[in-house]
Amino acid sequence: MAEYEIGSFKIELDLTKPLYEQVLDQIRHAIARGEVELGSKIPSVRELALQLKINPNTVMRAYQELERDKLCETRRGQGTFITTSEEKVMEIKKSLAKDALNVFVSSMKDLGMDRSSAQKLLEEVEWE
Amino acid sequence: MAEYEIGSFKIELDLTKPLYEQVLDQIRHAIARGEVELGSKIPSVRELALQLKINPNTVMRAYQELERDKLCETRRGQGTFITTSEEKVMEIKKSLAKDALNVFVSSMKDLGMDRSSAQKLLEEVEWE
Amino acid sequence: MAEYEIGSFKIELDLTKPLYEQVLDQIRHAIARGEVELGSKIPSVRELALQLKINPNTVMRAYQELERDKLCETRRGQGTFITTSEEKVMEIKKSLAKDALNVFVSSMKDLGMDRSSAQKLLEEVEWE
Amino acid sequence: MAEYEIGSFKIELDLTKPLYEQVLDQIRHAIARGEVELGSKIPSVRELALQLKINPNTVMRAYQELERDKLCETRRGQGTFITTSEEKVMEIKKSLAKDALNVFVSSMKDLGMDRSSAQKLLEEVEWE
DNA sequence: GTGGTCTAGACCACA
DNA sequence: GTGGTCTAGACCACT
Repeated sequence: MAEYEIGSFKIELDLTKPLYEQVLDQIRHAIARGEVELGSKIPSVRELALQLKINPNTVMRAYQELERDKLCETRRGQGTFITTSEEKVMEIKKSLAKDALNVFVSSMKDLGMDRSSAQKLLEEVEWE
Repeated sequence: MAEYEIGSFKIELDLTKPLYEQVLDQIRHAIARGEVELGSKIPSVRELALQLKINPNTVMRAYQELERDKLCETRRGQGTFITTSEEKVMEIKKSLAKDALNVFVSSMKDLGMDRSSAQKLLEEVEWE
Repeated sequence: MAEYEIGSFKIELDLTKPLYEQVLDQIRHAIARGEVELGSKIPSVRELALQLKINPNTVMRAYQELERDKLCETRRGQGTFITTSEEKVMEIKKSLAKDALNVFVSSMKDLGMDRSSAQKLLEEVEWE
Repeated sequence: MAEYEIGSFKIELDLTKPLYEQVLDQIRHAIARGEVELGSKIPSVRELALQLKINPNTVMRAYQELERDKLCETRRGQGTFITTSEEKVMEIKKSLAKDALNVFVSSMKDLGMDRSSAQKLLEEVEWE
């Protein structure tokens, strides 16, 4: 487990998921949480790879997915920048929340539990 | 996407997860939901493989994981049987529910949402 | 788990070992413990199979191994009899004890433990 | 019977047990004995398969069981690594010793022997 | 190059 | 007939 503060967001790595997905996820979540300034520059592929001590290909793959989702924009010769679109951020936040909710709900259903059981679990779980 | 009614549980297959894991998961959930009779025989490795049109080794791998979790018992020359332990079933149900809850909660936290936001989402989501 | 009192010895079955081996082992150990009268008749293959609710082939296989070890003798038309040889019994007892000891010692060595560590374990283990 | 020195542990194969179990057992015991450096990389699936002249799947099965027991960690694209947890190693050592002891004790009981007889056997057995 | 999944098919042990 | 082991070889995901 490693932890890094990169530009304005920090990245923790574990071993249970693909690296590129972790990098991707953490940047995405940092944006959704509003922790990175819109329009700001993020580290170059090489720079981030160096700091995380991982392969540049791995970082690149994460950046490419971010770009596909329109969360980043690459400008030739200048670097990679977070989107300036407030809407895009809200959209991604809603989308990530919805995905998580759907996974949870379908798991509950798979276990034959109803909404109120799920609510009870959520009420009782330790949050922080 | 294929769907099968096997003995007392049905199995759907998609392509996003390993086959053996899907078979495993669906049997596990069927047990947790109490849809399979404790102590009952489940289809033989070859039979289920035939019906799902997958390789017997793939089915066996699922069965072996079930056995490791003590959810099944296999008797060479006789077949594979669901555990008779009511406790084991409750245990697995709790464990699966807890896993799902934890994933959900940590996603919510990653998005910077608090418990009440999560509760609101859960309240509003379409359930059935 | 089933338990049966057969002739002069009782047989417990579990599911972790081949059935024939369990039957074999338990008769062999009963002889070694001196719990069966030398020269006495043991149940026929069919009779024991019926009582244990297992396949006669399974019982037969156990009896065949007993005969191979000269612990039993089959007399045509009369049935199967425990050996009358006191020596044979001592021999089998020593042999079984030695086997168990060897397995234990080699396990201890595989773990890099010396004799005194093994002795300590044996001293401290709950016996009854 | 074949014997190999692989990285820092050697592996002997016989024919009385499943191959994957032998590979598994020997690595497990090597870890328990403290003969492999914690955190170190073990041979790749393919490499070990080549040296032992067995199928890669067979090696993988052993590695996967090690991982389930948290004795190894596998990182896709990088290799398989011994756990860094000192505790885990002690735990596995104790567990293996306990298993061996239990087997021995129950065999002794099955033969009608008491603790002191067992101790006598252990005292007299040739150790090295 | 690494590990992971899946297949097809052989052969064995057990009931 | 059942489950269990092993092989050979394909194809995929990740670094």
